[in-house]
Amino acid sequence: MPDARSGRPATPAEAEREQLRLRELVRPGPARPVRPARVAGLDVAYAPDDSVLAAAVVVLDAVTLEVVDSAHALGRPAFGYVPGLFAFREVPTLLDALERLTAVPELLVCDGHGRAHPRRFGLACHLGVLTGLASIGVAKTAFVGTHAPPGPARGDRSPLVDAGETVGAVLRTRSGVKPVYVSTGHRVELDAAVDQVLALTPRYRLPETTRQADRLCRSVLRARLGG
DNA sequence: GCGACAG
DNA sequence: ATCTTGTCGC
Repeated sequence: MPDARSGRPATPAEAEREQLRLRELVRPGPARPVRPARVAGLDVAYAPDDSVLAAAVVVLDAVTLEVVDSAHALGRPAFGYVPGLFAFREVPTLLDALERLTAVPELLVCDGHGRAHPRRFGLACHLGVLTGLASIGVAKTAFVGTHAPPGPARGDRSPLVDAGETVGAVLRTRSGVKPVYVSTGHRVELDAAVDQVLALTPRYRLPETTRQADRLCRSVLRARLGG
């Protein structure tokens, strides 16, 4: 049974049930896309022995892409690594970091999938529902679904299809470079998510938000471990 | 049955 | 995710 105090699942079966419960709370995005003023990137770094993890959130001005705020938190992996239940590992610590922000973002850009998940409830959906904020997932590798290779130019995309439904977009953010996997989390439509990712990748393959968060959680972990 | 499997 | 050097190319 779930830990009464934390409400966190203790077994894969419980975690799956929790996903089925929470996924009912996912909401679609507005028909007319809202341009966020501040966009946050989230990422986590693990100690080699998996004993601790550092979560970071970096908020950027959506127009200038300059860092306007950031926060981090240290914690313990809250669950073992199980494909499909990955979010349960880092969500608690990511929420700790989010609570420490001063500047609240309108959109969360998560490092992993959203709807492109076996039960349509990946990390991005999970964080979106728990915070109430709009969210999208940008993953570096595929998890579920099939797709044709997108064209070679930046902006080229092809639908990611799983069990007959489009669950995301395989997007080329840099010409001639391996594409990223974009999927919706909470309160955002896929086309809007793709537009956001393109706006966040003027120079590199991964969104500036993800890059900044990655840099921060790594340095926090390094400082914690000593070195 | 076997292999694959976000981070 | 993490363990890791050099190397090719803009």
